[in-house]
Amino acid sequence: MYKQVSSQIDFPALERELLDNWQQGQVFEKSVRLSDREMVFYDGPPFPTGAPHFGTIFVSILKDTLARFFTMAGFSVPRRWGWDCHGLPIENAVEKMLGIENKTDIEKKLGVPAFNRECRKLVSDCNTAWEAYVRKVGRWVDYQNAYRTLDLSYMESVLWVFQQCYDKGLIYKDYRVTPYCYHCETSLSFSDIRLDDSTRPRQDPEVIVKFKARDDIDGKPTYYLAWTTTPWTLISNLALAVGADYRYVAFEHDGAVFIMGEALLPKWKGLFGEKPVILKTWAGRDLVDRHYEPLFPYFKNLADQGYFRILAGDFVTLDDGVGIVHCAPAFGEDDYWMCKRHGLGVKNPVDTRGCFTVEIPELAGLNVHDKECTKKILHHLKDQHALLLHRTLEHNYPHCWRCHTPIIYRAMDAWYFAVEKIKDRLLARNEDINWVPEHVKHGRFGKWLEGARDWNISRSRYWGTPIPVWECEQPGCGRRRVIGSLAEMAEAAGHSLTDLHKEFLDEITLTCASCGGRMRRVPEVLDCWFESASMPFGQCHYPFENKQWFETHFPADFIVEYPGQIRGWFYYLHVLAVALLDRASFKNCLVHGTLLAEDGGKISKSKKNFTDPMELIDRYGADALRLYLLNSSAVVMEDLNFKDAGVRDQIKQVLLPLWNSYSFFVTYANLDGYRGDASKTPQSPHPLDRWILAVLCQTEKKVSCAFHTFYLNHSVGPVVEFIEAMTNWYIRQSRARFWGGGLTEDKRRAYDTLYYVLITLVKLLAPSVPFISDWIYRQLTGEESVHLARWPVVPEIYRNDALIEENRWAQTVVSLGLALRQRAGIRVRQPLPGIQVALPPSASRHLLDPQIPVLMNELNVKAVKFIDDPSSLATLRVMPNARVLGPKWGRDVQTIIKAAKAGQVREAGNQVVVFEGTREWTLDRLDITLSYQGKAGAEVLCDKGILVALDKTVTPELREEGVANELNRVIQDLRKKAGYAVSDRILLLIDGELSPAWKEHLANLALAELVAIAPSEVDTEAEETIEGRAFSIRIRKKPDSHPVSVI
RNA sequence: GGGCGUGUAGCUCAGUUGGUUAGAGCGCGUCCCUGAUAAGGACGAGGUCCCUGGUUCAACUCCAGGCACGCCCA
Repeated sequence: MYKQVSSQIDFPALERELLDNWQQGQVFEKSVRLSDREMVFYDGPPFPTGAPHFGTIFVSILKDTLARFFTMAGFSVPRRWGWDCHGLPIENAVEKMLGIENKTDIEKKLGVPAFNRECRKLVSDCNTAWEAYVRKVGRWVDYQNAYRTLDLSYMESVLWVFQQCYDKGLIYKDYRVTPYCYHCETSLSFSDIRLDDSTRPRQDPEVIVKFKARDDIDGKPTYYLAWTTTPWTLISNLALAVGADYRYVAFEHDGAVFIMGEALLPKWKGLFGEKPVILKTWAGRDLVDRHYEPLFPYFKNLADQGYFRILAGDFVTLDDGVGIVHCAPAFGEDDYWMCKRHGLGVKNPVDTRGCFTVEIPELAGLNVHDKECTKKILHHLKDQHALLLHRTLEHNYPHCWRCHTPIIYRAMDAWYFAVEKIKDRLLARNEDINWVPEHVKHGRFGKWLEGARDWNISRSRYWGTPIPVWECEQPGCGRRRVIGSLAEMAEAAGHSLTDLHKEFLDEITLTCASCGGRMRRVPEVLDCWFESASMPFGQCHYPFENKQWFETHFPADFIVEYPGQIRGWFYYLHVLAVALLDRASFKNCLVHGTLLAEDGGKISKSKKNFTDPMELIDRYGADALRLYLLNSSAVVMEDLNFKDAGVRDQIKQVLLPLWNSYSFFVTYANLDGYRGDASKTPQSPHPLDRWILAVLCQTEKKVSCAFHTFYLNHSVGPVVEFIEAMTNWYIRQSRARFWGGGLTEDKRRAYDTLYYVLITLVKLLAPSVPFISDWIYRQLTGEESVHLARWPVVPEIYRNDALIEENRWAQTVVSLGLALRQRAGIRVRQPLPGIQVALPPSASRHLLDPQIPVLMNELNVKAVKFIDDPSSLATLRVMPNARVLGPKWGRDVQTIIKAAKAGQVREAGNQVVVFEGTREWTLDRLDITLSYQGKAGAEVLCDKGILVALDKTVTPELREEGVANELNRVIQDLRKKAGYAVSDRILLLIDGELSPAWKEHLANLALAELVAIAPSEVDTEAEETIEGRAFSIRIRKKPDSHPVSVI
């Protein structure tokens, strides 16, 4: 006996039970041990301080679904969680927790060792939320062995990676302009300032200033104009830049002459009027090397060294400003490179905390973004009559991705990874990667690679893998030593180490091999992206251990993350792997999309514009949530407006029909004592059985293909279609086969088929819908789990496209017949004499012969007649096959189609002639499709070339049968209302005008004995008027009846 | 401003190598059916396939140029 299936199914409760079962049975662990062949998966490490959110759920579902599929497909798929434990996010959280304001506090008050201890404590404390969150969606993943970027072994591998890169000449130190956060007091990489939300609106002063030209025009004071939103950088202005090919004009205004880009003149007509008097125009290149007076006195002495002149820069645009760019090489990247090229140095009077130094006495100690600072600078400009415009501008401005301080660009020493040096290799190896969706390869990712810049990998911070470089302190020596392992470190330090964090490495000093001087470690730690990108090596402590393991576990077969990682983890993984091994580090990469709130806005906890996914799981279950998400194109990098109702729909559309089919099977199998054998494939000559198996075969191919290609969103649709076919065609039509008494040969075949279909179906659903499919599988097979089963391959012998086609025709006929019934107002329960069907002349006339019983049954008619010549009911319609005729007839094909549609057609033997005016075209039968179109007024319906007519005559006999059918419905309804089991025997009273034979028949159908039942004895009763006849029906459960097989 | 993607029914989305009647689910309306079905089915209303050009016998589909939205980048 199968466990009885309750029709009251609580999916969330079922899921909770399964979660416990899986855990107790260690099913996940077993699934990983099933095979020797591995499918390698790399899991991108989140920061443990981040809170799990909707995106976490989504990516978990995708990773889990793929892993479950590949497990079933015969691979072992270890899934090891990872934690990104280092970096600014952690440091920032600790700062906040301890109320630390800046680096001085850390170094002077708390001390680096204590600070790092706090960081370590934080990351080990706050990762429990993730496990419960991720478990609930059914994700199987190994937390216990999670790799952590702070582990000694991991960090040692990172050192090795660094050393390898250094030895290959890919790492260098340089002084240049880099994004800088004066709160964190560290440089950042270009990627950092492009992370989510780091670019946000900010209000800044917008100014136009006048630089006095050394040479006047027309004897009037002459000025170059420049526009900026960072007036504090004007202090360090050392040059101006123009575009060599742009036009510049000098015009008179207020008794002075101004020079700016011609194209931008209209933009400032508010300042200079509609048509200022143009005195002169030049190309930008003609202005080059002209000199001007500095605005501030601090670096005035540089004037005779070639500073304060005009240079040409290709970064100058005419988008905004005035076409002349003021250059402060200390604070602008373009400025820096241009000045460097022209032999101009840098003047940086701003310290690490973003404050002016004593070099600028009037501003010393003021932060560059301080209002007071801006005010003083603007005052000075006003006093000098150098300020032409001052207003406030709101624009997007980059902020530190963790502490949200507006960043500045600042020239300083930093360590760089020479990405540009290996750009060709990065691009070449990108060709080896299968991106899903495909356009990422040469789109987002490819373009990002093409524009790749050298990567600032150093952070002037504490909590991270230290940059393992020791430099000789002796001036002029310049010797460096890069250490790439613990052993080397121990040897150099003279003692062994168990921790590689900054506080331990900084204590180590070495002796310079060149000059005998003292060598100290450089102060910086690595960008945490460098660490997470070292994951393929770090997670297995390569190359210090697991050398062989690594070789079989690199590259990953697949990874899955959100689009932000295109320039994040995906990119850095690629950079390090190509640098070290000249290989891509992953073969397949699925980039999923973004979940938005129902209104299309960003999901926002503060706005509360979405339902917490945990709540949705409590309400509908994780399976429904998974289905909804997997069935959406959010799988392949599209946005999805998430609707709670979408989750609910999955229950109605997929899960309940599946459950009900299972319930149907169990109900009858138990009555017949049938027990399925999962190792067998069914053999049945029954056309319905063969049909559903053919459809199953087709479905399996589609689903398998979807999974293998990583287009998971294509895996659900075919299954939904299959379930629809199974419930509304196969089971509905097979019901009677399961009703008969005893386990006949045909019935057994029906069971065999349905059993096989259900088992296969839940296997196809198992990766996506792991709970319900496992539940059903366990109940039906007694096996431990569907997730330990092999992916089904439905044998090719079941394939039968012709049979599928045949059923499609039949379904069309049924559909038309039902429409005719409805039109005539005759309910389906009323039998009718018959229908007439005309198949399109191009179809074989025997096509539907095997389906005649089906049509009779579905349409409740006594006969199905095929007619060869329906010309009285319909007109012949010729649909030329344009795809074939187009190339044959060229221009004429449009005329042919029109004429054919208009019925200007006659048959000519095996061919068809289409005519229009005096012209005629002879078409091959194979090149056209013939169909029917109902004549106006004829009571017929047509679709897909099939014509159906309905005989609506209701004979007295048919009327009796109709009444009986109606009564049967009433009786069965009563049985159900009374709560009887399907097999309960009952007593029945039918009071009303109906022949005894029909009454007897109805009693048989209802497992009843016809008796008189007193009103006091009834369990349930009903009064019903059918065809004008009054009926009274009473039922009662038969005393001491034993359930029997249903008739 | 540039790159990538998207634009199809009220909503969410499918749509094969271009082929002449553009589909599904939800929602809506009408009707039917019910011993697997907290359901199911049939029918119906609802579409300038974003716009404009081009290529072609033929364009939702290919090309170009716009427009709108999203993401990424300047």
